[in-house]
Formats: sequence, C-alpha cells, structure tokens
Amino acid sequence: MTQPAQTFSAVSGRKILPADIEKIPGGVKIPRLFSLAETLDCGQAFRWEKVSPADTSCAESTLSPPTQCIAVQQSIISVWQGKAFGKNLTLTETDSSIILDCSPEEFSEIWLYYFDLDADYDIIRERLSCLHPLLREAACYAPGIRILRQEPWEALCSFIISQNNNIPRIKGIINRLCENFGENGAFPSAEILSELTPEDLAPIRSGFRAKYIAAAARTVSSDPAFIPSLFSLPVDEARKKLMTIKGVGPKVADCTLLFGFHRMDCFPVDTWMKKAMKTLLPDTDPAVFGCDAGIAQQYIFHYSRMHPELFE
DNA sequence: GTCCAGGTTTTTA
DNA sequence: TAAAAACATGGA
Repeated sequence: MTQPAQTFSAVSGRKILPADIEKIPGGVKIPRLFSLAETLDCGQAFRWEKVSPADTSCAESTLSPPTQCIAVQQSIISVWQGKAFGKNLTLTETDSSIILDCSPEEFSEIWLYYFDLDADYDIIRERLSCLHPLLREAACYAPGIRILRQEPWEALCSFIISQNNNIPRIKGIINRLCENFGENGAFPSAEILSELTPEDLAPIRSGFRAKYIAAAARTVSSDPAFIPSLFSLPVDEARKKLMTIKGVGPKVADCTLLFGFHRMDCFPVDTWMKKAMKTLLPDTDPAVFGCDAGIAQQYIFHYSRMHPELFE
C-alpha cells in the first residue's frame, strides 16, 4: 500500500517537553506532535470541525491572529475548531507545528492532557509494529493519531448515540443536542438531560436512542460516584457497571472507557473491527495488545475505514 | 423503494 | 441458549 508523496515533514508522536511550548501572539505553538485530521476525524470525537478552505492563502483575513501570524511563513495543512471542558479552541497545523489560540496556562491545564501530549506514541507504535505486520502497516498509515481524553459524560452520551448509526448523522445529532440543551453550545450535563423525557429530546432526532440518553442521564446524575468510580475500578467491573445502563452494551461501554476515561486496555469491537480482525488479523487475540489495545484498535479501525476495498 | 450505519434490546424458536 | 427481528432517522 503506497501513500501519496507528502511535501511536509513526518509527524512525530513523541512526548511533549517544556521547551516545546512556545508563546506567540494570540496563542501557543508546539511542534507537530500529532495530526489534526488523523486525531480529530478518526471517529473518536464528534464535535471537531475542519474550517480551513482548501486554499488558505486566499483567506488569511478570516483566520485567527495566531494563524495569520504564521500563515505568511509556513504552509497551512489544516485549521480545526471545536470545544471541550467549556473552552473553544482553534487549532492550526503547519508542516512543522501546531498552533492553539489559547493562553499558555490554559494549554498546560487543559489541552496538553486533552490531546494526550505527555504520552510517547512513537514508542507505542514501535511496540505494536513488532506484534503483527498488518499492525505495523496500520500504525504507519496514520502515525499522527492520539487518543483524546474527552469528558466522561460526553463520551458516554456520544457513543450511546453512535449505535447503529453513521458518523455524519452522529455529528448532526450531537450538534443539535448541544444547541438545544447545552449552555452556550457546551455539551449538556447529565443533570440537565436527566430532567428531560424522550419526547423532550425529539428536536435532536436521535430516534430510538432518546430513551437511552435519558436513562443514562438519570443514572449518572443520581449517583455522584458513578463517573469517578469508572476511573479506578478494574476494567471488567467498570464495563459491567456501564452496562447496567439500558442502551449500553459492550461496544458502547468500551468506547466510553477508552475515549472518556483513557482506559487504554479497552479494545472496542464494532462492525469494522469484526471485519478487520477476521480478514486482516486472523488468529490474533486482542489480549496480546495489553495496555496498547486502545491505540491499536484506533490504528486498525482508521486503516480499515480508509481501505474498504480490503473487505469486498 | 431498499439498504445501511462505530449496537442493543426484545422477541421468537 | 441462540438466532432473528425491531428499533428511528436520513443519505446513498
């Protein structure tokens, strides 16, 4: 499988260092330690949007100050916008750097952890590459993926919505959920949603999943220890606890634990992963991935989605 | 009109 | 117990 020639330097997934964090007018600049497209559009999060036009050189006036600042010096690969933990963020990726329009304090307190920049993915990728040739292929195909540390309730609710659904529609439902019920477009809390009936949720057009959203909101909001316990319980017990919620099965539970609790030993198996394991990694027990299972899953999932012809 | 989508629950044999 | 069917919605 050959990749198109790339004009920019290869992304490094290494761990961030204090010296990497550079304050620039209107934001923070770091080396290109991940890929925005690979990380934000690989199916783990649903509220990030690519906003840059195809030809950024024609639209500099519409870009944010830190982006304008670097636009003249380097070619922009892509610009993305989104929010988490109640903060808006615009990210600009160039051939050598990523610029975030936030203060150094906000970067260190929120985004450094959200983007998992204190983990060394180069080492993880090397470990996984030794296990299976296909895993090496998949990991090298999208070396810029990182597993986000999303908010637990948002992850749970998002993956309840994801069941038997397609990604564009999942994004639409979540956007309508935030617009209709979130404060200033934030993801609505479990407390807010626990007051709603499935009928109240009709505007988001989530179909049969509305009753599951309401059930999950009631469970989470009625027990203040429910979410915190899932960070520390043994993973099997955490999975079981999530599955006590109606509408949460093994796949939604594993996605919630991986993307909302950073439980990296989880290996969510959906329709793509069933096909991929059968066709590309036969006779491979995901248990061999150990504490790298979560990122292994994401490499395989993304690689499979980008190569549907492998399953025809 | 039919099929399918990052599944789970309910029904049926 | 295991295999179907049902579940809402909307794009292909």
